[in-house]
Amino acid sequence: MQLNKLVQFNRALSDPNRVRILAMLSSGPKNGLEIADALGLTPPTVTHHIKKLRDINLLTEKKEKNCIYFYIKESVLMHYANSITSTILKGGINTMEEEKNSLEARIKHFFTADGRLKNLPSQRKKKLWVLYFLAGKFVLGVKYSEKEVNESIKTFHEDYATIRREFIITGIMHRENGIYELNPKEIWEVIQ
Amino acid sequence: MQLNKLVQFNRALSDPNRVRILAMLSSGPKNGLEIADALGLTPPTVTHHIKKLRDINLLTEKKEKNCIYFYIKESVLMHYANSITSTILKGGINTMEEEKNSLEARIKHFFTADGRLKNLPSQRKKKLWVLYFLAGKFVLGVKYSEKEVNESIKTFHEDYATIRREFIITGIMHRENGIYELNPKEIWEVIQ
DNA sequence: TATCTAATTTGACAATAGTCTAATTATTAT
DNA sequence: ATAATAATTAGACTATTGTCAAATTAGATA
Repeated sequence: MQLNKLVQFNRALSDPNRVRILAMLSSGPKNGLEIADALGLTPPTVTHHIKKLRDINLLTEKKEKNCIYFYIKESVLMHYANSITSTILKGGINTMEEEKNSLEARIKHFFTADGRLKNLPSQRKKKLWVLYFLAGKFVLGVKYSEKEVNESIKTFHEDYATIRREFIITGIMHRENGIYELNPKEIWEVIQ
Repeated sequence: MQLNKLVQFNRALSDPNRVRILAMLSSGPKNGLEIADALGLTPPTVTHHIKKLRDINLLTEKKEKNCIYFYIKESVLMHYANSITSTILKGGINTMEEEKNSLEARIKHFFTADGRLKNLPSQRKKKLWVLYFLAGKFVLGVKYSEKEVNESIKTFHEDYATIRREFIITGIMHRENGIYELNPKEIWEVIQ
């Protein structure tokens, strides 16, 4: 995780009411007025807090009639929390500069001359690099059927099922009712 | 962990320079001027930040000539970070009220009528309660020899060695050059 | 269409926080 | 004792933040 994200995450959890909101949501989705009511805040204040939590991807929302129900993304919370120690202690902050070499350069030897993926690396970090690259073939905001996802992956590798599954596991994509969609990059960074 | 502590911890890590300080210290102790220099800050500003980190027990300090060397307490950092998720997700925040019944009431059946400890409970939480109680027999700020610690524990139980060891493991006490001293209660709460 | 209801935006205000300079204290060295 | 070095305190300034009231937008319902 980079310094910026770590600070932003901690800043988000540095207000009692925001932590209370997350705690509330952990027992089920709530809409804005419910939150305002439970915490004795006005709707604008809740909007203000929600914005900060949304900014770091801690929330999903679902519209229902004219209410917006907020859900906590527990996995994102966990990934942030779990990254704190390693980021600070394992020198993750100062070594960040070295990561600047391009993604393509790092993964090119996993591909054949004609651009096919030889095989998905087993080493975690390298596997992620390859997945990030493959994810670049999908467009943010576009919804894909499973078949479309498979087809796209197949242009790189036969075992589309494994890679499609990895997209979900890593948080690069999410699936809802059989429809696949890319997650914004900010999520990947968190999920690593 | 209680809401208050969680917020205070996150607030402490919500400034880039403070996170940088912790990251620096993770590779070894530094004194104030070194920190100021490395971060391009003035000494007063470093003092300001150090104070916040010290307030939540994230630092130890050691005087050497007329410098103060700051050390990061990695275990405390880890305990805080590891508590975030469980505190927020496992309902740890709303259930806090129930813990209000007194320590003595909770542990009295581990003691005989004449006040001796029957045995140290094996269940984590109960063991901690007993240890907290026994710790109450020592005075904050007073340094004790190992022998003194043993004697004091022996008035409650024969196996002073185990209990003395537990004092260290749990963070209730710390030892330096064979001298034992109680940690302030704030540490216990963190270490749990 | 008109009317609710829910959420957001805007603007204001007080409180807090990060930073600095200048002055002070405390410790070590001359 | 005096000078030097390191850390803290005090005070000031600006930027940020949490909060609210009022106005606005967006959806659903009548």
